Amino acid sequence: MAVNVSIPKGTRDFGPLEMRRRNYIFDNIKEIFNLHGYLPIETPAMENLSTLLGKYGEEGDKLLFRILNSGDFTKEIPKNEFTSENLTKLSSLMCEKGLRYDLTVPFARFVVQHRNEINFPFKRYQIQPVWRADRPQKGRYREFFQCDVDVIGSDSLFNEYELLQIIDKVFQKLGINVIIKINNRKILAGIAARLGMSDNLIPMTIAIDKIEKIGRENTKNELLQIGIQEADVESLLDLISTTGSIKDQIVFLKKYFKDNEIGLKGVAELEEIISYVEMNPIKNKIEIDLSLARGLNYYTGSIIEVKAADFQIGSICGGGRYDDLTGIFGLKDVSGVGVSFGADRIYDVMLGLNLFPEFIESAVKVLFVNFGNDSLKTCIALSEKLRKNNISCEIYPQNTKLDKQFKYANAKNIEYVAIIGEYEFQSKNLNIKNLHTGTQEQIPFDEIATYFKNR
RNA sequence: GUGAUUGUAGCUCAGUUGGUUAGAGCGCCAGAUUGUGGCUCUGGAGGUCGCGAGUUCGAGUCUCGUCUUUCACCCCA
Repeated sequence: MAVNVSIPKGTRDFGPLEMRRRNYIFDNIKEIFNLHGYLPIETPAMENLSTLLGKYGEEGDKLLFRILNSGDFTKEIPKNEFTSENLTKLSSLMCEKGLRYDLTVPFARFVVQHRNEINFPFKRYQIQPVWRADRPQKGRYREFFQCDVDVIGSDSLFNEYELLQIIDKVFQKLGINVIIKINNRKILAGIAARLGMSDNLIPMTIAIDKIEKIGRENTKNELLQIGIQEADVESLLDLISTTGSIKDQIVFLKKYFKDNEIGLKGVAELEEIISYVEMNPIKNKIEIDLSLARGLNYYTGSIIEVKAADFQIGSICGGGRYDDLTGIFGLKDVSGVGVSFGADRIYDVMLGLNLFPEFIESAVKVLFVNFGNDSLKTCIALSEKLRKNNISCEIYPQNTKLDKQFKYANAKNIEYVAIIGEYEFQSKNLNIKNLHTGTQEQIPFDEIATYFKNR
């Protein structure tokens, strides 16, 4: 037996069937992106660490994969500094590059670096893997794919509306019923301000974001720990749990924020987005969820998150607006908004709900049995004829027992086997067997393309 | 990073208080069937029991370490 081989923790191989399913997801997503005028870009797997560090918080820095410098990576380090006490400093001396952690920060770098070539507003999509040195668990990998779609250089809320349309269309196309949740950071900031908790906005949002997962009581405890008064906590929890129609919620929030400028701004933004949606309603359910916060610190306006309605798995798409993402790279006042589709989780949902179409199972329509010699020549000619008509087919590469060739077709889920043996060669008819039904037919050689055209 | 958990054939898993040569199902290969797959029957190949140390007359089984799997927390898609 061969030596034991394996792949790193949290990474995966994808076999042919898995790849066909994944490509089905990617192809559908790309198609919708293209229809809305978004253009593809790619960035390198590795970035300079200076680009990545400090963008995802302290926690994020720890989860970055770092790439050891080539050659003598110790040469910059004074001998007496080789201690585990200053790992941060050591690693910055030994590593200049790291694997990208998401697609948004590299995109910001891309925009700043190429600002003179870019036609703003810039609508781009990017489908690539990202890496996080997290400990793997359910639905969490160290290497996974993100499908980002962003528009940068336009602060119009029409962009938010368009992203909602894209989300709606993608999930309709894939057959997944979803609930689209929207909220606004400014509303959360307004709430924090009313509670006198503006300095604790981030911890507060992280806490209320968990209410659905850990329940009201646990959320209450976390909020109390932040230092919010008990009476305020109760009213906050009531507030974020409000349901009702979107219209009612907006009316209520306007009253709630009477004199609070930032809060009112947030409500006005929500209202504007909803007014666009009313011009061309989306099919999936959309709701305002005030408990929606999302972790990433760079969001400043709209926040969007999508959950599967019929499958328990966390969010399968999410994003929001960031007013100053490129600011950290020296390009001020460029607003962007975007969402990211979680391909790996979408895959799990579709597999769980059996939503992949049947054609994905079989990649090849016809297998020509190999009898060698003259028969093979005919097979080559006929197979090319099929391919010209866009029908996928293949010829078994060797003349072996029929049994073996049929088993190959069966295992590969090929629907038809074309047989040209001695009898068929003489009569110029090929014998076509349907492996699903077991029936066989004799077809003249020159009718092969028409025969398969609509099957 | 914290706390659990898993590891035996290609895959899914049995394996008794520690006791001869470690098993099953599925898959694979061959034959029954040299022009027909799936179904059936017969036979066969395939194992450093994750790795390393220890206890013991004797370890798949017990102890420790290490790696790996899965799960929860933190955080996140």
